[in-house]
Amino acid sequence: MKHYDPRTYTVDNSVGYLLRRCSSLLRDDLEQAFDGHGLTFVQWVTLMRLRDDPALTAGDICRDLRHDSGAFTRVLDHLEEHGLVRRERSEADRRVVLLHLTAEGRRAVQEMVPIVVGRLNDALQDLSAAEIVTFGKLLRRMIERLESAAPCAGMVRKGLKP
Amino acid sequence: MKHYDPRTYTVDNSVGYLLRRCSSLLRDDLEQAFDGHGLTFVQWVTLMRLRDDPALTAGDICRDLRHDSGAFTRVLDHLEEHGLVRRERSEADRRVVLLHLTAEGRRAVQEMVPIVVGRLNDALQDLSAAEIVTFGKLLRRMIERLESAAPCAGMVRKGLKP
DNA sequence: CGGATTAATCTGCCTAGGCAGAGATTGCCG
DNA sequence: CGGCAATCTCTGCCTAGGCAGATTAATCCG
Repeated sequence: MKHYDPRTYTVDNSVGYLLRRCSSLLRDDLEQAFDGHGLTFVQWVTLMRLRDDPALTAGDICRDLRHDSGAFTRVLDHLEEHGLVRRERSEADRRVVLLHLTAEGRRAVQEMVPIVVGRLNDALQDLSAAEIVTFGKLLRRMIERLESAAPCAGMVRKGLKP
Repeated sequence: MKHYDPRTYTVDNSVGYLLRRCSSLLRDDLEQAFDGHGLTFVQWVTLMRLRDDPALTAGDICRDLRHDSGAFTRVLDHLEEHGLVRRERSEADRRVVLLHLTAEGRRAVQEMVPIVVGRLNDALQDLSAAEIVTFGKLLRRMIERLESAAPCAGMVRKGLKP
């Protein structure tokens, strides 16, 4: 099914452009909410991931958040330094570092949840519940397609142009 | 209308997370398409904007692409250096720099259109035409909401945490 | 007209993210 | 058992993006 035609394609009518704009606006909006709470967006999502699924590894979260593994090491350094996360070598596979939320980490992440949820609800205010469900389904289907096409599900290293 | 509840909110069920993931996957996919064509994604979108609307200013494009004005100066430096774009002081308002595609710039952008459109169509393959239209409408409504809430429509400078 | 305010772009500096490669560990297979 | 490839994390280095302030130009208003 060929939806877009090269002869009529413009930036304005592109779902790609809309996706980029929407996610960027939302991120900026959320990022504002973190001002004065001592967390960045990436730090917070990392803590959320660990809250919902304890004992994940650094690699798991990296793939999940589509974050560079090198950069992520430094995110973890910062979180550990501030006592929000504990690193622990896995006994089963000593290459792996298992991550755990500390009590303080759990407190920090929970403190932000209502704020983030509030902002998200605001952003979705003009959509009905049914529309939000549809929205999620469409996103999921597009994601699934992109992931199956991607060589290695998010661990590709991107080459930058000069 | 409160869709998400702080007590049941998880990363997985969040439209925010899906948006981020989807737009990031799509961008990586497109970025790959530019390999070997001497353009980055941002450079290409800039050229597209100029193709569809000649004589825009740097500020216009910045706001439109949600790009930092400082960083954008350097993008333009690069494009001008390679002869794809021409800067021209406006006579009406000499603070303003009007941007124009050169013939070479037009060629470069047009060369990429079919490739990008192909990738985008691939990514949307599992959605029907009607669904893609719906998708676009939902995105637009969310964007509109976020823009009306934002203090200054994309020109806010974000404070970063240490 | 003149001073103050606003607007648009550009420069300097810093940080987060991205890539390559090192180091350590495991799993595979002859 | 031994070597080789694969996996996972981390370090070093570089670049794009982000912020602040400087510069130039226009506009407002007395």
